[in-house]
Amino acid sequence: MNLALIKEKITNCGLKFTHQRMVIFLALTKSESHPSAEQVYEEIKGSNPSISIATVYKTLDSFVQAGLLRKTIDQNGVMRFDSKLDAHSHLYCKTSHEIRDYENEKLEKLLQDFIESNDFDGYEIDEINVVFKGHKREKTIN
Amino acid sequence: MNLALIKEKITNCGLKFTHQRMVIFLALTKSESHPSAEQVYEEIKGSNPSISIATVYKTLDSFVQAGLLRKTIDQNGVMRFDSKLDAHSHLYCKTSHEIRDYENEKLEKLLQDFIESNDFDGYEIDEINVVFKGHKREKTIN
DNA sequence: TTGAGTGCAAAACTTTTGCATGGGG
DNA sequence: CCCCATGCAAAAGTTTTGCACTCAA
Repeated sequence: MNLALIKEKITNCGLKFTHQRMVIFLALTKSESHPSAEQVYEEIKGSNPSISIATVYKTLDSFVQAGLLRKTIDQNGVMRFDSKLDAHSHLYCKTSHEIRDYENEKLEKLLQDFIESNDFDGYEIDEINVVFKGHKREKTIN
Repeated sequence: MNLALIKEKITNCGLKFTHQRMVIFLALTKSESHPSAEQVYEEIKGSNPSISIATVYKTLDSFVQAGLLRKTIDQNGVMRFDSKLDAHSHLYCKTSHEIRDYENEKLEKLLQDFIESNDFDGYEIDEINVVFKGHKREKTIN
């Protein structure tokens, strides 16, 4: 994603465009692993030594409020951020705590149909979270 | 659930039977709301004033390790415990943070079939988490 | 008797908050 | 210029840990 487009995304939702927001957003779009706030901080502080972890938290929260990112909580209770906005599920490795996207149109359609054709006992469902949990198979050498 | 059965469950998995474990397990089986460690603690300390929150955490963890309970993490990053062990999904109210069981055999079968007939890119899936998130509809007075 | 379980307090860890300073529109 | 955003440090909230004591088997 180019920088002009990122600037547009940030300003379009009423947020001021700052250097910190740029690098944080960039880090998110580049990452495949749904990083935590700490991981974003580690990623960017090399080139932005004065940036504060509090700013990272506040900025990620602003982005989530603005709908630019999604937030989930992993098995360890740590917030993880996802720049992919369309309906998709996740794979979670219980060993490495890595989170990866799992994209399967049939599954998403199945789930959407399920929501539309079922009653949820007084709940207005606006989101569904599906996480397949397990262990990444070691690449066996044999 | 009667007390003898609880004792049996606890001892059967190699754990010593103690008063604390009894009351903690009992609190879990009585609760419908997937309580946090703190909530379990609040629930039981009236009748067990000397019990420690650390014991609650350690005990809940032992039960999870032993397979007597399941653990999930809610939207706030707080550990929540579930004494229901068969496959089921959850409803989460974003307002109250209440977690409720959502039991639907068709859905569970659908998911199981999906896991068995799909590839997960090197992941050995042994668990699936489905959470329907939304808001509990207010009971309208009109 | 003896090692697993408990209770207490301190520590660890993640996230939030308050406030003074800085910078974008 | 005016606020919104930032950085720092302190605080808050949850969970873990270390260690001495207790008690179930």
